[in-house]
Amino acid sequence: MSKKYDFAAIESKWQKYWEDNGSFRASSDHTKPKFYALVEFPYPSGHGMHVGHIKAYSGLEVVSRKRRMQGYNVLFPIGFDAYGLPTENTAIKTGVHPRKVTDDNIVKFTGQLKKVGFSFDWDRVIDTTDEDYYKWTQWIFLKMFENGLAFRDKTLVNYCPSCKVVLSNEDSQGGKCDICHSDIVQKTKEVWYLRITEYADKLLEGLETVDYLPNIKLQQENWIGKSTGAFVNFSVKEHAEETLRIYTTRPDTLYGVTFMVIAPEHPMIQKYRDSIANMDELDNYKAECAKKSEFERTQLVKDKTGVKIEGLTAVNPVTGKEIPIYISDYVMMGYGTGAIMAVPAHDTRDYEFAKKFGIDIIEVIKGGDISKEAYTGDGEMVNSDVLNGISNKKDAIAKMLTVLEKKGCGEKGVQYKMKDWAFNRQRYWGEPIPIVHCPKCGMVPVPYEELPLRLPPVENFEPGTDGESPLAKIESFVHCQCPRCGGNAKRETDTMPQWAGSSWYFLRYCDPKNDKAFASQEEMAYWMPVDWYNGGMEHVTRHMIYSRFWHKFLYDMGLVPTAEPYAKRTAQGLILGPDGEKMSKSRGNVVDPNDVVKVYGADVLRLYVLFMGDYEKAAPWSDSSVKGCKRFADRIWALQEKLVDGDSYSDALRSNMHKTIKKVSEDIEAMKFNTAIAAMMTLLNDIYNVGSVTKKELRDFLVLLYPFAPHIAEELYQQIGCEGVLSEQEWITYDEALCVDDTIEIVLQINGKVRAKLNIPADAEKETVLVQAAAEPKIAEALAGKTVIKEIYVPKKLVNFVAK
RNA sequence: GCGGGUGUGGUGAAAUUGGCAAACACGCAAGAUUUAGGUUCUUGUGCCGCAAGGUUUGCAGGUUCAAGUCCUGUCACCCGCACCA
Repeated sequence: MSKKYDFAAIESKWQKYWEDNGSFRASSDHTKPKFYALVEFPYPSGHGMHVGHIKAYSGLEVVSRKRRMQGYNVLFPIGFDAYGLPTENTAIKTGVHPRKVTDDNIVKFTGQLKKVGFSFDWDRVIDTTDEDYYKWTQWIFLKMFENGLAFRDKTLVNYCPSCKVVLSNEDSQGGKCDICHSDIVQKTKEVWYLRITEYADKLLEGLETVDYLPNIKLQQENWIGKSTGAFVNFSVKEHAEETLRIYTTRPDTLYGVTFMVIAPEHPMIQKYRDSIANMDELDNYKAECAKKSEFERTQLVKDKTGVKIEGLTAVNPVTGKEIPIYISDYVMMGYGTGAIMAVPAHDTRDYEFAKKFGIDIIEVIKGGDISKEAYTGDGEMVNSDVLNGISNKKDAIAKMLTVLEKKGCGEKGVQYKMKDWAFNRQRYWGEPIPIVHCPKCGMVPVPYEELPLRLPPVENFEPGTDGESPLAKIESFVHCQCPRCGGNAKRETDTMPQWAGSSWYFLRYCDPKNDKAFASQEEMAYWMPVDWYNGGMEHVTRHMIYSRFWHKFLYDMGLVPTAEPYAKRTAQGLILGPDGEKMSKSRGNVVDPNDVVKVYGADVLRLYVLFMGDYEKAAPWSDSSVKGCKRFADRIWALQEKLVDGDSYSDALRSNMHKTIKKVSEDIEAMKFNTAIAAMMTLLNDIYNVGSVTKKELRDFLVLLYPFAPHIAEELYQQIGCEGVLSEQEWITYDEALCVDDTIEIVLQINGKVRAKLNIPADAEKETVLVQAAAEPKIAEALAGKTVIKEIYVPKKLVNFVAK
């Protein structure tokens, strides 16, 4: 009976069985309760799967398998987010078409995922580069265009000279290209934007209705970066018609303003250049700033620079005081109005600037020593006329706002850090933007019935040196008739950014083959929202906010049934290399999951990635710990030799069985997979100590094991002659009353120190326990000659004698 | 600088409401089986000590009968944001 544990044969046997039987296909029976588990679909890179993918998918894999056993109709889909630069770069390098590269990689990934035995619904696979998919990406884009949320604007853009592509702010952080790490240069270009800022408040408010881990919510809040304050209009002495409008979060400090600062690019400078005496100096400064990379700007935080504008003077609207205006690169054109009122007494940046340029510093809030440093704390208002004596910041701000509004020189205002989403790339391997530029009609959408607007075949994927998309070189694609007037027109040749396809993929999974709509209302009404979404921390801001934005837009259009796409979101921690560093090819510390599957089997790989530590935390890979999981699997396999008849729990294992069922059931829900596995290991050790296992005990053990290591569990279930197949059985329940042992050990302490232990019946009375405890030789000895002041009794836990 | 998080054995880590610190696993040591082992099994393993016993959760205080857990201060590391007005 006890054959060798031939994991390779067992795993392929059951993978075939599940596939042949469609075991994990989501059912179309909408009367059953549903559970929609979503994991971030992979980018099918040429490197194949990473152990990080395995960990990312194993979490909800366990939950999904358990849910099916609990009677849920489970949707656990997978797909491929396949547009993007790495594939295109491979194509440029090798000359192989990105379509072919993508298809090959998808085949590779699919094979690898299946070998791990994930219970994905393979009938619903999505490929974002499939024309039946990107047709709807384009369709949603056109809806946004119709509603004014997609627009073009001329701006300074971040341009990567190496990738020859315009990047979003997020893709060019630190002045480096996110893809090739070259230095970014600034360039003026007309680009596409999605007006995500219009949804800033909705995205923020929606967070109150969802169950995301607290740090995920916080990151999203910070990314949106809402601040409330006031806009204040300062007049300009030399030009009565002009107002210098600023944004501040601290209108209460208006009496402490001693100068103004505007960004070097502020339009006011050009407007009044004729009346500015030191225009040369200003131009020079501006040129200096433009040369600095973003990196240099942040490095020079401490050393403030700037130039006073000779010929423009601001007038404080509440005091009437005349104050100088400076330009400085510590004020950004991209936030607020590009101009600030400076209150050196209570802002560290303004303080540094004032010190350097010898400007007055006026204290308006008591509590600090402004001769030493700026005071940013709270306190009583001084030197502030009507505000004097107010000590509450909120009250002072409210009062100032009413003053400003009465005078008509300012009002309450709100600002966000979040910018509109730069939504185009000058690249080939992306969704074509379905817009036609007509000399007569302007921008005209491609008619819906003509979607998908297909990517034309191309010979050369190299982007043009002018930063244009390779599509611009294809005459047959570019030249077209205007859908509105029929005249000659040109197509938009930019494509959508990588984030587009993943912004709505969870909707397509609900109804992936629909050719009438991106998904039917009926299917979405049943499946949405996603019940549980798990993925990496690196996607909790951009991808999640982008997709929530698309979803909220569709909701406002009445096209999706829920205001939020994801009811719950968690995130797994990274798997680090054995050296504790982030895995990377250059470090040479990458672990290939295929190797692990080959040597130890998929079940062991699955067990290990969940056992290695707290699921949400980063943990280094350890080859020898993998062996520990292999040993666990081997010992489970060898249980067959300990099998005895019996369709109930033995006395020796009864409470252990119930305790373990409880522990594993609860830990899975809390994503504490490591302790769930530890509990099963403990039970296994207990079985070995007892020396035999009844069929009922082993069967139930296999049910617990199944979500984690389904192949070995299925095989043993069959080997020991149980009915049917394990994947179709019900999850098991426990009896709380049977989780307790008959006798328990309690700890006896004197003054908080453990002196002895005592075995008592679980239902022993307090009085009995105290008497027995005091009678314990060690306790009696230690208490001799002392007076017991207090006796603490914690039922089922301990007795503590406080003695003097 | 701001925000969040983490500090526990040689290692990865456990530890409801404060209630036996170190579960589970790795590693290591000794032994058994195995003439070879990426085999299996047994025993031991926080630290000091022959032992009785003492002592231990980054550091310093505090609250409590009792603190890894609560409070105050402090140090280190990690992640996010960053001249955001």
